[in-house]
Amino acid sequence: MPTKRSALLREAPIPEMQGLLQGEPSPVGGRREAGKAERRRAIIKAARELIRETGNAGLSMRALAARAGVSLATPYNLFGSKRAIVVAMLQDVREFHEQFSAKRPADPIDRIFLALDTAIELYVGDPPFYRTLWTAVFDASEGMREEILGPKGDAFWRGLVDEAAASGALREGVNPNLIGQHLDFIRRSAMFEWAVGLIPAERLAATARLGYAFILAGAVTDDRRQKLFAAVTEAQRRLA
Amino acid sequence: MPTKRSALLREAPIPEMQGLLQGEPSPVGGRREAGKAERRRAIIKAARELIRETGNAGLSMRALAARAGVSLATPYNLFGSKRAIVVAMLQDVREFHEQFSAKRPADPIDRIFLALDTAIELYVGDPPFYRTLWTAVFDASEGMREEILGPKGDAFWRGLVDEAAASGALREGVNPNLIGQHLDFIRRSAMFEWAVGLIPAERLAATARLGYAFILAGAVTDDRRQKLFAAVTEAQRRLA
DNA sequence: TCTTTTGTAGTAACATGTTCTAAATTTCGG
DNA sequence: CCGAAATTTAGAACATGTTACTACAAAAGA
Repeated sequence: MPTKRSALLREAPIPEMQGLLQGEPSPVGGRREAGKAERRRAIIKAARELIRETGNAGLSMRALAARAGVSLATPYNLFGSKRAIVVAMLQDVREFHEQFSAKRPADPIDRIFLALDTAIELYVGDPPFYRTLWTAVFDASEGMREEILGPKGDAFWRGLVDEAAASGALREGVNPNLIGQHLDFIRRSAMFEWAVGLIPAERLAATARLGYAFILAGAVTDDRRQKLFAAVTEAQRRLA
Repeated sequence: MPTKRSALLREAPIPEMQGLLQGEPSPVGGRREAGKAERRRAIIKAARELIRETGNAGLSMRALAARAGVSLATPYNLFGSKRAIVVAMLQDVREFHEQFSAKRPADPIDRIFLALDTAIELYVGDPPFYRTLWTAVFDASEGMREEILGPKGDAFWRGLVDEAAASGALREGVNPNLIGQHLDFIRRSAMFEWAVGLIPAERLAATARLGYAFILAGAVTDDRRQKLFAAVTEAQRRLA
């Protein structure tokens, strides 16, 4: 259990983190902010390398600081905690959005499944890395979890459901937000089980798809249900 | 990150743990085993008290050992790790089974919902305690997680679904095990979000019920679907 | 009863995440 | 260019989970 002696100085919200990780130029920063950004990048890069080389076990703050060429205190100044660093890596979803945007949109329900597949493909493509990250997600302190797990972190996925709702794919009276929440539950649980080794990579996609299909079958209009039943059958076949 | 210097001596499977926590007498043990059992009980008891009094933060191994009246090394000999101790507390499901058995069984689908409600009621009845425990679940090391999260740990829940399947409530071709898995996903996710504070206690039951209803609606025979749609509507109303 | 085995007490030690301090360095405003 | 403010550095320090080790007590087996 980490020490919590004052817990006031660090723990900063790190307002620019998002922007730095997703976009290119630092918002408006002077030279000072640029330096911080560079150090942040160096730290993230070092963390990536360490995870790739030695797994999560090798990612100690002392090793990380040494590798990034900064002092041990600096990662704490810039990120607040080790967890925040890992979370920052997971939030860098550029790659996913590129992959997803490259493919053709389609029926809103199909889009949901496509996004699911794309994300899983990405994760499974680099198991040691994403496994570590996902494990860390469930290990994160309360504040962090909200960042990734809360509605905010899942905004992209909720948007997909909203599209489906807007196009009239959902049954009268079902709340898209609640559907989205439960799809998130499924996706996260599946990722979690994969991360800890309870689900092998080959079964991950089919497992998540099955859960999605179940839930959507319960939420979709009557005329679309058969298609989702077919998705259930198909996913079950792959899991047989 | 914990030290992993040899990781061979401790980490024992602790074969009798289950029995000790659930049943009364130690399996066949001589006097030696009885002593161990007593120490185990003392440790669990001390852990409970410490969590209740000070929250998870106060549960340090040194404090625990002192309170239990054993040496610091003893909890490691008996449980293997701090996490294993917390997990042992969560596995003590006697109370739940008593509560559940006390109620009348019913339609197999109703039984599933009843079990869900009963479990959640139990957890919400003692938030500081179960919150800590559930948080620890997602914090557990790989071996531990399997213990609680794997099919084995969820055997009770899977059994309920099997009953439903046996009574012909499920659509042709749906695999009860896979249904059970996804119900587990929902339940765990909901518990997790409650544990970390993303879902308030008042919404927990309705949230989990909604997910169950969605999934079961996608899995059940046509004649039973309307009832589950009603459950969806009802749960949504409570969440409005 | 005597010997062997098993398990604990007691305690030191280690690695790690985290915080703190003072000094050094860098940036910024003027 | 200068002083003030902000940050980093280096290193010590702390709490904690965990392991190692020795001495000792108690049970088991002969």
